[in-house]
Amino acid sequence: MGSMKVHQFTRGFWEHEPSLTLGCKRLRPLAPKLPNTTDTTAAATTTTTHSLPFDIKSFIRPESGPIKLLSSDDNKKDPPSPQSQVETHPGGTRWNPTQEQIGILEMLYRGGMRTPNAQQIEQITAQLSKYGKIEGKNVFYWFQNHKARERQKQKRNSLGLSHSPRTSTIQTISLETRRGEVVERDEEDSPYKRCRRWGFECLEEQIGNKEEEHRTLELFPLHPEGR
Amino acid sequence: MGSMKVHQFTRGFWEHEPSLTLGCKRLRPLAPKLPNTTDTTAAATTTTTHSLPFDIKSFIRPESGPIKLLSSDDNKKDPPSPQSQVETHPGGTRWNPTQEQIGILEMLYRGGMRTPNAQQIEQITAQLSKYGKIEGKNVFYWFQNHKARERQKQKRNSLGLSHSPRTSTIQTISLETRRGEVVERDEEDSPYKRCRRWGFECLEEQIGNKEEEHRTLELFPLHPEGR
DNA sequence: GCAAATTAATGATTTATTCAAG
DNA sequence: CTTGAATAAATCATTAATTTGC
Repeated sequence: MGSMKVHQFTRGFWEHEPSLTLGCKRLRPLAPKLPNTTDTTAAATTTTTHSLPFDIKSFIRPESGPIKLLSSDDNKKDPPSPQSQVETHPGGTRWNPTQEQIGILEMLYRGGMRTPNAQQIEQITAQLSKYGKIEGKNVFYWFQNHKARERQKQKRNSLGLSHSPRTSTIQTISLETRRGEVVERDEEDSPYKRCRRWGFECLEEQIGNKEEEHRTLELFPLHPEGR
Repeated sequence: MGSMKVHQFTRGFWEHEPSLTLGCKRLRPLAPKLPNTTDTTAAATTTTTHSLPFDIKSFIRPESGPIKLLSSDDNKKDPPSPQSQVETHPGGTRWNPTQEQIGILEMLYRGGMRTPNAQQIEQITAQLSKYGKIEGKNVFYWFQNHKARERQKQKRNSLGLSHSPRTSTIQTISLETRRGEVVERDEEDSPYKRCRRWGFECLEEQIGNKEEEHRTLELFPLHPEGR
């Protein structure tokens, strides 16, 4: 209610844009959730490309309903089945890591990795995908969560228990004690390293793509530092 | 380039391990807090993780970050060298939005958009790229920042406005009073819409699931506007 | 033994905070 | 000071081990 005031404005603004194609990557073979972890049924990536007429209504309010791929030009048949459009994956299941994946990730974590950048995430994902379906975001989130929860676990420990017996090193990271808490930042974690996470697109030009074109294939969070 | 090293690692170690699946898919999430340290009983059979031929160093790009792996040697070397997370992009600067871009973004914001998902970001980026160099992350960050700063501006306003000269008793920042807060999300913003940003898969699985009744109680308003 | 209810763990998102470019 | 960029904290949401009742 109240969002319609914009749409005509916007429409006029960039309606001249030709239909842009965006790749809706759907890789959800829906693992049968076998207890057997050596299930290698994944790796079935079906890339379907849709052409969008860029309708601002669906643009602004995706949550009100499925994004309609109303093609202004009915070139292809493509029956716009209302709910089956995205139901290609029954039950959006979240990533369920296998033991091997967890093992590798923990190993990397113990090795000191905390916030991998795009390149690293890509590599890790490539490796872990051998043991099960996984995406880059899973790796990213895993590190985020693991780091945070290790930290909070440690904090809880140090709070519940007495003072940590360490302290030989007067490090004084100047950690800006939040709320007077003694925030013990993980020593292995370098303070505030700004690793770019974003961008696979910049990544590609490093990998071996000479296209300067902005064709964000994998959009999301991951970006290397432009170098 | 560096991927070859990794892949050898993984291959060399895990790939030949079919016995990794020992019936237990995952560590029990409900751990009764075993006092013994051998918590990883499940993976105990394959606890050769520390003897990997895998070289973490090859995995962790030294150029990208200060990530240092603590060697088996637990020396307290403590790397205070920040390593400067920022490599000061040679020519790469941060996104400098043009007037048109800002205009469109603000229009979208006023139209109700708050947290665009991947598709939307992609589309927006495609459009805005006509007016200047831009990436998906810029759009994403813009919405994040704009939303947050609008909110904080509003909050500051409402707090400052209540500054009546006659009665110094403002509404004490009664944090426990939830619900009808004045400075919460603006009315056009759907309460907690769960838009997936990462993948396109879960695009509308959350359409009509359940009533979103989260009331977002910010349990920690206790920092009186630091900075 | 099995399946529904519980519950701890954790994957995935959003929000708050911070850093730093200009 | 403004604001793009990034991380940390908080929170939502789902899964699977455990418990419970039969």
